[in-house]
Amino acid sequence: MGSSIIKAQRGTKDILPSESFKWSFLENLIEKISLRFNFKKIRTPIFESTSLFDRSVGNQTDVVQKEMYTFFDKAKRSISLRPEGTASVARSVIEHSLFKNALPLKFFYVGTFYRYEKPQSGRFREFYQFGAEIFGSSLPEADIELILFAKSFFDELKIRNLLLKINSMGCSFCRESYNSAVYKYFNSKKSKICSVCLARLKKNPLRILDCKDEECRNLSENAPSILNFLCKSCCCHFESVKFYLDVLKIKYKIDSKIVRGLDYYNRTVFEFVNDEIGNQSAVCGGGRYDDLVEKLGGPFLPAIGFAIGIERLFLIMEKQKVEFKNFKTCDIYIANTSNEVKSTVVDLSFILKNKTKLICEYDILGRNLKSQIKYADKIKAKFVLVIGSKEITQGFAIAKDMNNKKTFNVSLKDAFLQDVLKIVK
RNA sequence: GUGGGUAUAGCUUAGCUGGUUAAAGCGCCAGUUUGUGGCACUGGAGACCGUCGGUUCAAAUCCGAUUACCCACCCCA
Repeated sequence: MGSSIIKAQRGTKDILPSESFKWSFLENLIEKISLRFNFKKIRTPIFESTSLFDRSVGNQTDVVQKEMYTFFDKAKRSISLRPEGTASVARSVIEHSLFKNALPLKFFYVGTFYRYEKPQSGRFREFYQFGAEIFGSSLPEADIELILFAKSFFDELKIRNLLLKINSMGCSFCRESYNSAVYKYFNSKKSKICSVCLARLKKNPLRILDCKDEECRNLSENAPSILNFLCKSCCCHFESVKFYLDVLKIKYKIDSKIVRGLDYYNRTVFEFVNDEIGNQSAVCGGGRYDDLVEKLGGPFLPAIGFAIGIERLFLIMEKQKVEFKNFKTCDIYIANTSNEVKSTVVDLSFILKNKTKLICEYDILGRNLKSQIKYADKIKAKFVLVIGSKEITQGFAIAKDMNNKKTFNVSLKDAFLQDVLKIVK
């Protein structure tokens, strides 16, 4: 292969026919479950004004600061490829005053997202997410509806070993006092934390809780928990969420160290994690963002959402050997014995394509009969119908079942469709 | 952005203590008498060994750089 050929860009990849059926399968399933939970699909543009993400995801976050594909268009507008979905959906809700419709709004989306990161297992520069959002309810029932939606999706796929982790980040009031408590705690142990965390201390002390460094981790064990700093109503909200999960017998683990890196989250945050796929173990992440819509210039509209990383989902499915239904290959292959009958073959196959749902193939490479049948076998055709001038004069041909070699007469006249449909079920 | 590993036909790999036409399996194509596949057999096409540079009489094999891929950190889904 020449070195001058153009390749797919770093962190992106082609989904080839040998894989694409899995994606179609998943997308169909997403539509199906969404319908069941009455979430409606929303499609938003792949690029947005950079300021949308600055103001929602937060201009201090890693996602915005160093991972966005940002560029100026020809009119010198700053544009960014969407790094996540919630901001765009919120923007759309505001722009079209969707909040004036009957609440709640329940939306889902599937699409590509872009982050300029170094690729590794379960992480790409162009990746797919399936996400869902509920707008208009601040009640814990909305949290539950959303978590159940995600869970049903995983259940439908028969995915095992998913752990639901939940936490509450409180509201801006709780968080302020918590932040200073964490700062105080680590500040007093400055000499023990790693150099990265030393930097975090000033910028975002909560991040230290995520550090993988052993010393930091030990210290984090005894760090103050956000859950001890929740105000009364945040505490109530969290208790209700847990209550519902208990009632529904959904197992979960409280993990006060889940700290979502996007600025808009408050109160309930959650993750579904699987420990079989390396270190990108979070296959689904989400949480409440009650203040985002207002912050973007809309009315106060509490909301909650999640996003599922499709590539990571595939990683788990592969590990767990979850099966996909593959597409049908070919129902009937119509072989010819000579050039003179080709037009009949094309004609008959055209009739099948138009009048039935059968998949019908015939030779377009000029192969001899034997090679045609070999090819039919290769593409797993269920039946082969051989047509020659003899068959045309006698008005019928013989179809062979490729699995058991049984043969059937098939009329080449009026009863053609009837005969074919009878043998191919 | 930081670190580690890898880079040979479409795919999976062998060769890598430097030396004639780079090897195998799978896949692909064709054939094994007469109009019928899966098996077996025979043959064929297909890589200039990621790229650039260096060492050498001689490099896929040694050295350097670069790019890409994989993995981990960071962050996230």
